[in-house]
Amino acid sequence: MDLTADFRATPPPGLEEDGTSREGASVHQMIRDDIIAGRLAPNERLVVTDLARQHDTSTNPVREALQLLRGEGFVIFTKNRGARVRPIDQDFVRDIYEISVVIEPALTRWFVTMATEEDIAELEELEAAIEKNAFSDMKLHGELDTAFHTVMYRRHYNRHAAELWWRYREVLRAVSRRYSVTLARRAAVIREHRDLIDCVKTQDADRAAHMIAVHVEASSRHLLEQMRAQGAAQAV
Amino acid sequence: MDLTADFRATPPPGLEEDGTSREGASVHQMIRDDIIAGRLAPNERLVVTDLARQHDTSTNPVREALQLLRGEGFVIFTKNRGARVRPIDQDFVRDIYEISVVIEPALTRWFVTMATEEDIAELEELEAAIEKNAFSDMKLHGELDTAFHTVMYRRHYNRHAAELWWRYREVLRAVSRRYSVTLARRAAVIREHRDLIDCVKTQDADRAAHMIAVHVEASSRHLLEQMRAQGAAQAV
DNA sequence: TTGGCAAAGATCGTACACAATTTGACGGCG
DNA sequence: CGCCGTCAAATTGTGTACGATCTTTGCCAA
Repeated sequence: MDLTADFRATPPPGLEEDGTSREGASVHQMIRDDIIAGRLAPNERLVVTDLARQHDTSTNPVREALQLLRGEGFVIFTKNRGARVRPIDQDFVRDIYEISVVIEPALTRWFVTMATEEDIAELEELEAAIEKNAFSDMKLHGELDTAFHTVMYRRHYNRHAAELWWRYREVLRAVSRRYSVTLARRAAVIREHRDLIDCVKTQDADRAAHMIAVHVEASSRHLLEQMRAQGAAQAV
Repeated sequence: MDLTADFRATPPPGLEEDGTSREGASVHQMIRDDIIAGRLAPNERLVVTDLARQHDTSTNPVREALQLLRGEGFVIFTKNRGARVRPIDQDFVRDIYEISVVIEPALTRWFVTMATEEDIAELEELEAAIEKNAFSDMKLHGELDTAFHTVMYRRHYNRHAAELWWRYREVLRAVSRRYSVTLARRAAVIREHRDLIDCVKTQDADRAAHMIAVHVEASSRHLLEQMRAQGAAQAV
């Protein structure tokens, strides 16, 4: 069966999805996707008139989109010199991973105390789908992995923290998709997920928080290592 | 002597201060200050034409400022229905305190390993100024207390985390200024600061991280208690 | 009282004018 | 001959005014 449609990586409920107009995807979303997907080079100048032509709209929507992206941290403004793309480089990835490492355990600890049987069943379904996919379709894996974590955080009372996590997650998912996963890491991911589910079942909140910290930390090391490797290869 | 001028609560270096134009304070800053100072009521509608008149400018700068504030999380947009003020209520304060509680220890742990003699001297000066002020001028206290933490985080390599902390700090400082500090909390703040400085001196990073977590946690409890008390009083 | 319709108001998109910066060439100077 | 300062034109950021579309509100009639 195809789980893709059922377990899309949708934002946790309560997060107003965008809010600007435009049919389908807003200018804001498209530019942001271009940035985190790497289609816009780091530090590249974002010229409003060009972007307006490109998304065939006027300058005003583009300007507002850029301001929104500034608030979200994806573009950098200099007075009277316009906007530039914030580089999604190793430093940036490391920074947001470090924040995730401290936020996710807190969210997870709460989840363990509030998890229902349905939640656990959903986690196991997702984990089964992840193992079935076996990292063959990286896009699907990213969706499933994100969905796995979303199940845990979607009902957390701290909407602000959940929103923050989601924003970082989107970036990391987009970046991860550009790299392959080592065999060692593949095995580790599955092991860590299973351990985590066990912690939830046995209601061991402390261990679950520790597990998720290890999990995120390991993901960070792996992705940064991949980025470094490719960077070194490009440098030659 | 007057330390106010020397130890202003300035943002950590590297954070581009604003970036939009306008002489002195930008529309963005003014609206944001109005929100976190409570001059704009929670959920109040932000009508662009009104705001444009109020800050005597055109609608376009206001629209961009609102988008920026949306990205920063201070206003909420609904499609074709404009912007509303995000309520800076107990839930919001609790949310950002909870995030601070997990971020600040990480920043502090790094600081302990990197602190210089000058840093420690600066911390002690600030602490002396805080104790000299003795909570008499709440605005000054807020500035000094923020400066105290800024000394620790200003050189951290994770600019993203530092920026996040600073954004939350500005909100909490503005909210705190509206409430008084109990005698018990005054004594505790001074004790916690002194303990923290001791940890830095003795290079005990783990204890310092624990101390700052306790410190932030206690601040959170105190402020939320004050807010709850005033809310109860108003409800009568 | 309620349902619908019309008018008013606000948001969103378009076009345009002004100001600042950048870029290129030109001429003087070493 | 080459380098550097200066100036002007082009490009781009920033602010203003206006029209279209949607929401809201108030009135009127059933």
